Amino acid sequence: MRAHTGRRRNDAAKAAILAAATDLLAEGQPVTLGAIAGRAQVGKQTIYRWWPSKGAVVLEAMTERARSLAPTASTGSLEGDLEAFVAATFTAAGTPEYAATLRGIVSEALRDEHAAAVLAEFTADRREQLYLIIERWLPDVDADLAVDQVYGVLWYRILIGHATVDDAAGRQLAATIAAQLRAAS
Amino acid sequence: MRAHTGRRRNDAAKAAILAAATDLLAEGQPVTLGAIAGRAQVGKQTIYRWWPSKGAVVLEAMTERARSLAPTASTGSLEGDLEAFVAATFTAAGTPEYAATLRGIVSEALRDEHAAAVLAEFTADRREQLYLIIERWLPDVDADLAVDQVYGVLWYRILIGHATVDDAAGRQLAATIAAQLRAAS
DNA sequence: ACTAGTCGAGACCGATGGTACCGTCAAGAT
DNA sequence: ATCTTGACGGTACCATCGGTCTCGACTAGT
Repeated sequence: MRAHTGRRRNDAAKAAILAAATDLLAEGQPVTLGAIAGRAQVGKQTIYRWWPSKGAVVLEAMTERARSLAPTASTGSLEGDLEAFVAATFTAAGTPEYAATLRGIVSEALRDEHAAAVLAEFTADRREQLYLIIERWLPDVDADLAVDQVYGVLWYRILIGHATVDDAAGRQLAATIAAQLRAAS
Repeated sequence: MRAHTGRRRNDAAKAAILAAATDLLAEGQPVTLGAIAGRAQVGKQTIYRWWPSKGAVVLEAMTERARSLAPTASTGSLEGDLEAFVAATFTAAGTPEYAATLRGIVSEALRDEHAAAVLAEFTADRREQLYLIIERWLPDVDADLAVDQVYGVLWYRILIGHATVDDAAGRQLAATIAAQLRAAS
């Protein structure tokens, strides 16, 4: 077994693929393998050297972007922290491009097991962040259901599209959940 | 302009197509046009005489089945009615076959605008039923957010698969939502 | 120099959603 | 009774998509 020989993988290629995928998602264009490879100036085989399936590519592209938003600075109260986090999340997720992206992610995850695994990991990470905020103020309360209520409303509204996902909705929901958690503690 | 001539449409064909689609969904097999047409002993063209796209077929098939569950008999209190309805909904939706069906529905809706329209109509109908239960006891409260919390948790958990959707979860959620509505009224 | 392994590019494959066309069949119009 | 209209089952066909295979070019370690 040799250590390693041959040409090394090009990180620039990986970055270009992810950038192409995010661009297509943001523009609402159909995210096909050919489109990604073409826009990234990359061979399709190169994509499969880095990811096991198309869904995995798309999900990693979006996960990378989504992780950036996570205001965890404390405002001095459970209510304040919760409102800040949920409102910021709703505001970001409610933009048309972002909502379209999230819908695309679910669409991929429902058809590709690799993508489903990445989506599960991504959502687990987001729930964990919210859970940490709650735990900071109410360490002994069972927050699983409350956390699912927050992200449930978010995803449900984005997928169905019957109600708005914006700052106001986030604040209202945060206040409701905070009161619910207070009552349960 | 003549009134109408020619052979009439065969409702048996429509029923056979819907039955084939539901069967495939329930069995977890890939729901392709060819599979539907083959199992229903029907030409593909006949499917397109009744529906505009594949997604619309699948959604109508599932909508038909889902509408059947709707216990609206009153138990004597908001808490009781809510618990009965939500628990029954969670129990039904949490079965593996049904959950797979719901995931399939979303998958279709995300790729087909006709299917999306049917899904929007279907979910609106379900929300309306829950809304009516709440309105019976608290006619003046704004229940939109509470309703979305219930169905949000349901869909979110089914799509991500990180937590169970069963009778116990439904009861816990119903109790929480009932308390929240009481506090808001 | 040699070798192994990545690179972009494109041909290729199987499956899928959807359309076109066929001969057949049923029912209202004449 | 015959004609006309349009749905029927079946099948060939098309474009597109995810994914695989192959190719010559390139590059870094042996």
